[in-house]
Amino acid sequence: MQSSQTASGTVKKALSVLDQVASFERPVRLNELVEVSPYPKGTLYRMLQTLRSEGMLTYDETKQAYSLGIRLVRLAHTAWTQSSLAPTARPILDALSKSIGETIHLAQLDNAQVLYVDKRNAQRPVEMFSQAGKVGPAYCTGVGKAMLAFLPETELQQVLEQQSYHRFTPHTLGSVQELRDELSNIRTRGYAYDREEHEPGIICIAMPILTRTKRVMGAISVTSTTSRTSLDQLEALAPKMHQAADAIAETAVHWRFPVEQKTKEKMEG
Amino acid sequence: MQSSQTASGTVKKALSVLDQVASFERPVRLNELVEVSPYPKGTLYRMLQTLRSEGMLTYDETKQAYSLGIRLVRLAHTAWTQSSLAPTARPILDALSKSIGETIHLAQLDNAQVLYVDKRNAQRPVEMFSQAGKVGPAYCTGVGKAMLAFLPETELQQVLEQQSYHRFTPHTLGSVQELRDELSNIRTRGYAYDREEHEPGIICIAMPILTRTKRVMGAISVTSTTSRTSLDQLEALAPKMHQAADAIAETAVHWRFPVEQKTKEKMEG
DNA sequence: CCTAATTGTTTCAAATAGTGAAATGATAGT
DNA sequence: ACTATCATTTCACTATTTGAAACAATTAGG
Repeated sequence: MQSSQTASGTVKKALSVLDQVASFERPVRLNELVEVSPYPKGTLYRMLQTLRSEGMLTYDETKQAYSLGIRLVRLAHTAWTQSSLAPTARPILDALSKSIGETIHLAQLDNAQVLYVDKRNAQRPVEMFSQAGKVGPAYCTGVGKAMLAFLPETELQQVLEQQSYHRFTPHTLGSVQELRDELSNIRTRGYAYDREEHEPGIICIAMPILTRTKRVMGAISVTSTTSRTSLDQLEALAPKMHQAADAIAETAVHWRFPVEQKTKEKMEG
Repeated sequence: MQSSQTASGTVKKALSVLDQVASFERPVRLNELVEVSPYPKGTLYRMLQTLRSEGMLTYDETKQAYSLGIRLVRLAHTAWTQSSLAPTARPILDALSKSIGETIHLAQLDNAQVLYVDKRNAQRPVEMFSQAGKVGPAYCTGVGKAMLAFLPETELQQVLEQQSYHRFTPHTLGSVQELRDELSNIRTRGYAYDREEHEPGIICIAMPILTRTKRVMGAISVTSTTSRTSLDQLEALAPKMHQAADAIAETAVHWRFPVEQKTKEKMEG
């Protein structure tokens, strides 16, 4: 599962070290890293120093431990603004949230995983990276299935192979075949459900965000609990969600492909 | 103020390219990059390929343009969780927000700039561009000045030199001497004001977050507009903010220096 | 206070990965 | 079809990275 074994290039290597540090989800010491890293101590040490001096890692002197640095947060803000649907979708999500009043997620596919890029909580206001930035499995979440269903076969094939199937609940789809059947249903229905497939008691309805040419851009979902709501009740939200999804796609296309900008004027020193 | 000129190491170089891409704040083409980059085309090209294949950049084929990739968002989520005050401060900010009802920011210093790591909106939201991950100047924002005021002289000196002083409004402090005087006042007063120094009509009161040993961890601020509130009214919030700042510092120290974890169990293949 | 053990840091010749000027493709405009 | 503009590849040259092992610093135990 490691994508970092054959790290030939230096940059690749550095990023794999970053990932390694991230995977600990707590400050980590050099020797701990050595044990799980394919690189020898000296190499790792120098790499950590470089990353640290670049602000990609922070170093806690008293504990002699490295964590991911806040320079990443800064970069991610730009990434989030540039490459995610979140900024364009924001007003639309706000409106949807107001109208529906349940927890809403906006997700995109990132490397066979679901990446949540925005969220509206039932009550609380905007939480940025608290939820945005989180990843989850594609095959057993509403947003994940909604996106998979509309992926071209070749891409779908790849993504399905990369899933590490795990039975989170009794309702989790256990085989690729089951999943494919489900995806087929989703395609005809137009949207997906999560019937407690990821977490017990949690259900959701998820609507893909598609361009006019049916390319998958992302998905939105409305989540609730079995104790509060039934799937039928959620289904009633489908039209509103469909409308929101279309609006997001529409806005995003205009935003990402604005009228040809004249870049005639070169900026000279 | 490029910090990337003397990029000797490959990693350093790669990161400077990332920054370069980020600075455009829109998808950017190779040739545009060439014009502002110290590296020749071939080198840049290969670097972009590497970064792209690593998911740090996304590439829009139709426009032949690079943007920051969503892998950054994923990494940043961990960084935000690990290295920012935001997660620990969250409940405290929530409470403060509820009690005050104005826009609240939580910021930290990142490389001589102010980095906003969390935010609570006012009930009637003030239209302002500031979100988690956003950066701003340290010398003319409330949170910035609050932190600078309690920096040790050596560090302060460095940071002051790195500011690129710009007169955003008629109230912006224009010289290092003015700023130093202001910082001195802040030190005795215990907190900082922003008197429309960054944006016209926007004022704020900012409280530093200090450890018991007076090391600067960050700052919180309450923002309002001149049309709604006066500085005197904001000043009334100082005690509450002080309390919150102390609470955050307290919690953070406990959180960042937890009791020694046993890591005895090695994970073996 | 000393010794042993652990972890962090530096060294240096060898190996490799990165460089960049210039040639080659690809594409859009006239 | 011709030209201009940009992206991509080439290749001899160079500088950076490598990693085993020595060294230093810190911690734990007696």
